[in-house]
Amino acid sequence: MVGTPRTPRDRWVEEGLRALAAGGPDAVRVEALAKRLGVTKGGFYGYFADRGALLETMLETWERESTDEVIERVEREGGDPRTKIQRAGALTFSGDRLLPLDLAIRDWARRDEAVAARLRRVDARRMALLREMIGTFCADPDEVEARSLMAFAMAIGGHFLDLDHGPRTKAEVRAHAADILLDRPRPKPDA
Amino acid sequence: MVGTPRTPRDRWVEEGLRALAAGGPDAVRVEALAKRLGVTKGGFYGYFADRGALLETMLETWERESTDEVIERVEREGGDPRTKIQRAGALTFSGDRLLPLDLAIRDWARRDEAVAARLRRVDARRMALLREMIGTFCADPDEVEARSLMAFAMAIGGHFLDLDHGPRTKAEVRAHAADILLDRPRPKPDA
DNA sequence: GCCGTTCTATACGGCTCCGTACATCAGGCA
DNA sequence: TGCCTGATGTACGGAGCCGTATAGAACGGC
Repeated sequence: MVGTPRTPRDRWVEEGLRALAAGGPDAVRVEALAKRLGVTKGGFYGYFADRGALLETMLETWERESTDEVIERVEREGGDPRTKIQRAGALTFSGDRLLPLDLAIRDWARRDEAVAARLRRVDARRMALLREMIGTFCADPDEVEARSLMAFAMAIGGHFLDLDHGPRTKAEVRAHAADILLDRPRPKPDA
Repeated sequence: MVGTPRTPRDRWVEEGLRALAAGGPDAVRVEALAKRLGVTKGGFYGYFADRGALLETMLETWERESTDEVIERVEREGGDPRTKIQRAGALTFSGDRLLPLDLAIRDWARRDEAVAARLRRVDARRMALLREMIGTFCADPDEVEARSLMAFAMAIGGHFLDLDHGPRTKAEVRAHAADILLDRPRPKPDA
């Protein structure tokens, strides 16, 4: 028996996810990954039947990381509902890893039903968390649903947008939006 | 002089936009477009220097269609501010043409700075319209900004999401969200 | 009918990628 | 030492694509 392979299976998955995040599914190419790993594709087909098998494994890895691991961590760290929402959002949609991955997979899902099905599963779990948290301070179920949707859309849409808010920073505007969605006290001089 | 060519320049652009909407920029391939047009790529290089020139023309076409034409039409048809917002949204994000195009370009912009710059221009014009309309019934400029952002994020994010709202339809939940954002009367039994 | 212009078909070289076949190399073990 | 096993390197055939070159077809003007 030989020790740990120079390029174990996980490194292919990891590099594949990086390529997916950066360039979409079309950018996940066996020979290109091999090059980035400083290797030829010789070993690849020992781990995966073909390119499709790698994509499948990548999706499984992503699904686990962005649901179980996030939810488990949010529950473990505790806090009040509004804090939990924002921490879940931060874990999923901040950082350089999960956010671009999420956006890339979201676009990919538009043209691949298998990916779309997996994304629906993931989003359903995230949405359930939002409903539960928002439901603790909002009684009307219809409104819980609407606010949860808006919060989710803000988390996603906000990263597909790059707007100029003039004197305000993005963070300030987003914080203000969060206050409205989470029904936090703030002066409301509407009409 | 010869009459109208069998495959004029515009048809290449049109088919290119279709391919972009359906499969992203990597799907815009000269030979594939030719096949879909029932033609070989023979004539293509008479209109465009190369594939890049087609992509550039496609973006220009999209920019014009999704700003000038939409805004012009919204202004022409008139209506109160809330109606205008919703009509602009409907023109841009409904139908089979502009919506998938917008989403595809939005994803493309994540990895191509030239595309990103163009998208910023387009989004800035849309955002200006939102601010102006929301400003008519909301006095606090910070809140106008936050609500405008949320409305925009809903328009975008809503189409990258496919959530199950249980007994409610998507349209109902979205309508409820619009009522909150546009500050329309509706029972609000929070806390 | 003939000409020139314009669009199109065909053929080509070069590139990149996939997946397979086979050679090579390294380390554990007798 | 020399064998065995599994990861890796190398080479290949096939496919799709880009951009170019060149020939042919369609059409208006004469």
